[in-house]
Amino acid sequence: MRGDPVTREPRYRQIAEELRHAITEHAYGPGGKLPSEGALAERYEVSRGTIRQALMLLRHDGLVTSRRGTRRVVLDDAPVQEFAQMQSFARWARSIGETPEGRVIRQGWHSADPDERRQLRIDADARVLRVVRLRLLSGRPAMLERTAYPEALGAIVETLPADTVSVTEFLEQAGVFVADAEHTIDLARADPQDAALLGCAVEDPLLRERRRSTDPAGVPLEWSEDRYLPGSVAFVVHNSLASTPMTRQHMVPVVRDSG
Amino acid sequence: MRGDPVTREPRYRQIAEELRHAITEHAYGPGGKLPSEGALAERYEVSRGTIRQALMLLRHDGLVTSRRGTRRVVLDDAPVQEFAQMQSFARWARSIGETPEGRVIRQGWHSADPDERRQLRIDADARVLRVVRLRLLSGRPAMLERTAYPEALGAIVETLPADTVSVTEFLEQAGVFVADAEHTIDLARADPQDAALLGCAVEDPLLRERRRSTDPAGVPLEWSEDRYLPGSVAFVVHNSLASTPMTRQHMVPVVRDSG
DNA sequence: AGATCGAAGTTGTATGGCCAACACCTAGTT
DNA sequence: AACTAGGTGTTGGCCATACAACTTCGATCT
Repeated sequence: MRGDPVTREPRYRQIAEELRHAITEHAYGPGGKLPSEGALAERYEVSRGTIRQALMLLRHDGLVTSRRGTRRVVLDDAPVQEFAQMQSFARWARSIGETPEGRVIRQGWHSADPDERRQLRIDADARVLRVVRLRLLSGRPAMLERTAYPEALGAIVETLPADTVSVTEFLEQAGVFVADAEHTIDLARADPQDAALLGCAVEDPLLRERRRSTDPAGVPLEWSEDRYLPGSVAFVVHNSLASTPMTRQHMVPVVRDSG
Repeated sequence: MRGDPVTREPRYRQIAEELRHAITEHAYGPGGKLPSEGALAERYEVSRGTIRQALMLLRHDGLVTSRRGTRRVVLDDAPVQEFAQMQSFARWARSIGETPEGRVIRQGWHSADPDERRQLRIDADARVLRVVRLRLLSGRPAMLERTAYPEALGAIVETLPADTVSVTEFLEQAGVFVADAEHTIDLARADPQDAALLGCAVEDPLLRERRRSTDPAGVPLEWSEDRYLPGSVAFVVHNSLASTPMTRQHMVPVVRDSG
């Protein structure tokens, strides 16, 4: 029963997938107990360490608890999106049954501003490709994306047709992979460009997500500011004692000059 | 009372703390390389496995990359908040040098609505304690919090004075610990109560965070909806191929009636 | 009835080992 | 000069073991 010589997923990931599937299919139910590590190790014919690696994945995704002395408990039934889905607007849109579209509104090379230099970790004289992209869900404007790419990546992105649906998927084919992303979420007001393209009024509130993505080596790939029309999207985050990927950030109130 | 009756931190956590400290003190710099696992194992006189556990923590917090073949690279210099800080408004406020305050606006027992029943995993006939709390930063209103507690926890919370600064810290002393939390972030409009208490206009946009916290056993502890005045807070999330605690959530657009 | 103790079951911490997969550099080849 | 092959260093995957710390539950004792 082999004949499967292709890119083999590590065993612990296969097992995690199976368990994840069982959980989202309500095999245990919220609050239900998983089998013990030992029992799972026997069932899958692997060592306890491999089972632990698999369960650690589910733990970090917030699907199960983990506590000394008792079996693991199912926290949540809901299927968790892959990282790849969070990373790509197009993939996410398709997964919820909508048709994603993208239109380049503006595109051009500029010398990097201080913010871009810090985020993309590039020199003062380096240039970036700035792209403004309108994203649509089944024909309706949903989000406006303003992205800065460093020189090397910009050279690739520049060649894409203006209506490319998924930049991420194209870049993957070119061998560019996103491994990490940091997101800052807050609220912004629509500027005239936002308003014109998203079809709202100037000063209307928008959900803002600023994001820096990096490749597996830790090299910044993009620095982007996305503005979503409210009511169509929410961000869901899980954190725990076992992993703390979420923080609050204080924003110093803007001091109005008094004269 | 002998020498060291306290709970000892595991070795890998101690090592993670030291490395975390070294990173935030810019000992390696963003893009810098960490020593190899073997070198660290020798320095700390532990096995490679222990070092790997320590580095895993930093990996999940988004401080370093992790890639086969090369040494780990520092992704970010910024200090990461503890889970405990994200979980408690008061602790967070103090960590940024502000004085937290809290005032109970309303408090009372109600029979749980369907949403509360699902989130808190309780029966149809169960009651919840609903508490509306205004949170202030150094005297200025910052956030309005509407929380539902299940019966057992409500009985404790109910006894607290109306101006308790940190509910979380009180509960910890009572032996109640939060281990997991799931946050949903989007945008909301101020209702009359929001407006009156936060000092904004009705329909003004607010940053909304809905949160369900659970204890180490996976039992829901609270279901809360927090509304922040914009401009004072942002949420920062890290996710990666190694851990995917963040997802987008689709919200079905509200159909406007056309007549 | 209620409290205490202890055994069984379970996960956490740590060690040690082995090989595979991969990145990176160097030396040699073309 | 450009390309190739190989060697070295490094992390990933997996195994086996041992003991510690903790939860739970039943039995025993008061």
